[in-house]
Amino acid sequence: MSANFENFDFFKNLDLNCSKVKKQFFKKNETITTYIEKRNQLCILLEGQADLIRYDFNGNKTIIGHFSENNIFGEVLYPANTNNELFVLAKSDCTVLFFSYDCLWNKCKPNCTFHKDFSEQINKLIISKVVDLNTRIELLTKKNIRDKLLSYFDINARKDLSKSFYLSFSLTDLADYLSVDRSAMMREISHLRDEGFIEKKGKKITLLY
Amino acid sequence: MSANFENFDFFKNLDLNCSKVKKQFFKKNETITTYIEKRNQLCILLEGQADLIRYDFNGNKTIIGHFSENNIFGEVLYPANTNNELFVLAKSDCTVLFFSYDCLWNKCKPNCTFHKDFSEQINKLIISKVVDLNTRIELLTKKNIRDKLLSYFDINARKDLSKSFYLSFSLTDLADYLSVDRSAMMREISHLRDEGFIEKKGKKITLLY
DNA sequence: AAAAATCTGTTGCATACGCAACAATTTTGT
DNA sequence: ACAAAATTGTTGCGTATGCAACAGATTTTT
Repeated sequence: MSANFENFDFFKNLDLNCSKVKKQFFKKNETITTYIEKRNQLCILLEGQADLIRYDFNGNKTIIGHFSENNIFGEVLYPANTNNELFVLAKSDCTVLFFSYDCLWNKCKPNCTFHKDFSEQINKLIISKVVDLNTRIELLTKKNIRDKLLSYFDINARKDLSKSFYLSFSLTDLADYLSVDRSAMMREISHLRDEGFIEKKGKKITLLY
Repeated sequence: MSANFENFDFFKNLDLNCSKVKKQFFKKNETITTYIEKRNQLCILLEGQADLIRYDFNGNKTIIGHFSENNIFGEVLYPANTNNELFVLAKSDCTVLFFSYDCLWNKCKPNCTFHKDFSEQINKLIISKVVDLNTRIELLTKKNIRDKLLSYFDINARKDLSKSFYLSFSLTDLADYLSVDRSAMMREISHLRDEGFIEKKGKKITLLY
């Protein structure tokens, strides 16, 4: 999902000599953080998969964002004052780096050695985040389910430089991600298959055009 | 539209001693830039209003993004390899700062004086861009036109700390921005008015709940 | 290995929404 | 000040999509 401007192993190998950065582990299905009142928090997902979830007042779930290895997230990147509480849920076991937004600008100690590199790496992560968000918007602005699916398939196939790829989402989650009804999406996938646009074997999608 | 972490007048008052940064003026309806092949470009809109537009193969127009004063944009922030060409159109007379993404990391001269401040300010702009994009996604993931409108209205009213606000979009553009059919949106606005949820006098919207 | 939970796939029904078309109003350009 | 262009507002129609409900397959938990 994220653009690879660079190798981000920097964060994994970080020795946490900067007192303001903390590493924490989470089991699958644990809540990593909620977006409320911690207006200063930034996080990097070092390992695992996580989703940013919204439940509206009707109880409808939407996957607002999907995070994988080396994605950045946190309330700093999110508008305040939305009605619904958001939370980040671990879809698998996760390792997360927490730090405060201030930490980017205010050195924790006069000569915190890694601070310069740290903020430069963060900047690259944030830019790749913008690319991800724009990709998402590209999908969401398509007016019908068919175009959303075809765009999503196209993006994923291109990423693998191939006509085939493996769905990283479950179909249930994909529907949430594209913000469409699951059964309607399944119907459309069937049509696409019947009309010979795609082939689907389990999680493997192949574009036939 | 953009979060105000800070006063961004920095960019307006910039004396362009850094050779890699250029300022340029555009008349209304001129094309500021296209997103193709200039994979390194970043821009700051110093004055005016501009839209990022996509026309798909059917000729349908979508407003992918709307930029106002001190918003950052450019192809660096956008996924490559999408089928459709995108371009940024001046909605009013505009002043734009152009520079290359590399310029953020590679100092233009050994001791380019403003370079440190420059990149720090850019970082803040990019973060507020992420907030804007997340706001947009929040709208787009709503499943029906009513919820999209109410969310959009709510966000704008909150921004003015009020129950009223003035639409900065034309209704035609608002429909493109929310990625819905204009006439369907107009119908929904009528319903919202009839049912007493909102009041609309010209460009002024008042929330009645 | 059995039980529980989640995911996949399908269908009938109702309606929200996209589309086309047109008139009235407002804005822009000369 | 006039003409042209763009925006606003409304309506009829057809269909794509949301919703509910259910069965079978797959995965996870105990």
